[in-house]
Amino acid sequence: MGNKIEGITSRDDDFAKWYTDVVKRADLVDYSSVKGSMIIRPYGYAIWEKMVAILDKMFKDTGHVNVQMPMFIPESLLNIEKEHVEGFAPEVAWVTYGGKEKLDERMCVRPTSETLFCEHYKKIIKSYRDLPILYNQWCTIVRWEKTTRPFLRSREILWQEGHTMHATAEEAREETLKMLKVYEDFQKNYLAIPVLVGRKSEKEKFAGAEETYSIEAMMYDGVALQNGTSHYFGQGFAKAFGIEFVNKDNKMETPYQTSWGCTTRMIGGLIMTHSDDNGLVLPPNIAPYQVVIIPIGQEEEIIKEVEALKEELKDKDITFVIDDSDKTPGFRFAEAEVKGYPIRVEIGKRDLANGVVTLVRRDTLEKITVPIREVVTKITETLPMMQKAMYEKARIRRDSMIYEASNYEEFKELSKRPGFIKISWCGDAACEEKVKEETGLKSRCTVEENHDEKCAICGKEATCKMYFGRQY
RNA sequence: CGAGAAGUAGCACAGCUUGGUAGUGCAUUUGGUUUGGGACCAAGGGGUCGCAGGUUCGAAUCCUGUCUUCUCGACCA
Repeated sequence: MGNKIEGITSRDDDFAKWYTDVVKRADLVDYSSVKGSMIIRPYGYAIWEKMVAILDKMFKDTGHVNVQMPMFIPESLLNIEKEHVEGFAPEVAWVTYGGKEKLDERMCVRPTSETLFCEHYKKIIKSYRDLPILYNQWCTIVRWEKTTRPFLRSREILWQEGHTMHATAEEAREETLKMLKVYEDFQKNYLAIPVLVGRKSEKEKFAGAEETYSIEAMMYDGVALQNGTSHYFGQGFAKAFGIEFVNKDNKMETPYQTSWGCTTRMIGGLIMTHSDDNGLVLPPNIAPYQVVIIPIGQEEEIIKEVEALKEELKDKDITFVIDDSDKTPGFRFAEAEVKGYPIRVEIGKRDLANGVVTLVRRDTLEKITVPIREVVTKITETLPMMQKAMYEKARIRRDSMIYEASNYEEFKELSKRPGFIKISWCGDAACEEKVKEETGLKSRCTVEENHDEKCAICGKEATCKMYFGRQY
């Protein structure tokens, strides 16, 4: 059985090619003349805008405010925190000329903005009354990646970065986990992506962080995608930048810091979790348009029903597009599937003669006929069902690809399969190096502490349960 | 950044070996006929052959460099 859509390679034949085919056929991106700098086209950007709108509200509901920081970081500023600069130096882009003048000090295009925020915080934090500071910014960053892929790894990245300062370690830790939970809820309730939520290993944590937490999704092919991170910095950056405040007892103290971010990579995750050989499949809660209306024929009765349906959908705040181009119905059905509109309504005279229209769910491609007056009710019922079903389908698939290993032989055997392997682990970087070297797998995150067992890799005392997997 | 492959009209490709008027299909434009799973007829438009050098009377074709894309590694959200 061949696939129905021209220009999309089958997902099971060549997953990587399938991905880029879907991204291009659904008009999400175009390439530019600069490697890794994507043009995000209107339909792709509409998905991002919806993500931004939802997350921005979640951030504001948790007390954060938006700011906009500069794009350039002078080299001396980037160099202030040692681990941080060592972590990022290999992948920053430098500006060395302004017009024809060579700059006295070169500046990097921000790869992340911890240093910029710290410089500013040093100026504005004086007293415990100034804390907490709960800032976020939406911006683009640049990281000079060597291998690039649309959404998954680009050099110019659209993202959000939260940077907060707190009077106590407890409060900062609480913030770190609170925002991690925000990401988890967003992924589950809007993107319908099941995620593992936990702490990264010492080796994998952010340059300059005391602790890094992440949400880890598993793509259709069993490969991990880190879809958001939240860091607890302790006082590391604050001390390096000399940020201090006067506490209630009139003593100088150093504040505690967090940062957290997520990017347009989530769009890649969305695609690689749900989409199929016919194109994009979008969960109703993130789809820019939840319904596509396809009139078949141009008879007056058809146009009348389309108009009536438009009004009803507007009343219910259901977003929609109409494809009334003069392409054949088959062409428009296929195009609607490529775009992943959650529900398709087909209105033609054959159905109207019986007082019904045809509804098609994108995730299952199930076709049903519904009495014309009940169509909006049916859509209102179906959208949340579909959202839930897509999450469940993704969760079941992911869970079926998580294995447990109790010793290294089992681990190596399981590492040949796509998916994650869960083990008891000592947390030692040497174990992680060895696993990486011999199997290509890296640690994902720890979801629970565990001191009762032995490390499945080296046999020493375990400290936690850790997931391992390949990653994008 | 290492190994491999590729860049010719919006897309998919042929032409290159053996240098000599830039092609095919789809898409697109106009008019008409059509409309329940990728329609049909007719007439049009669109390319400095990725870019820059070189060889040559003459380069899509040969040579060098470079940029971009894809695959596999290393690096990373």
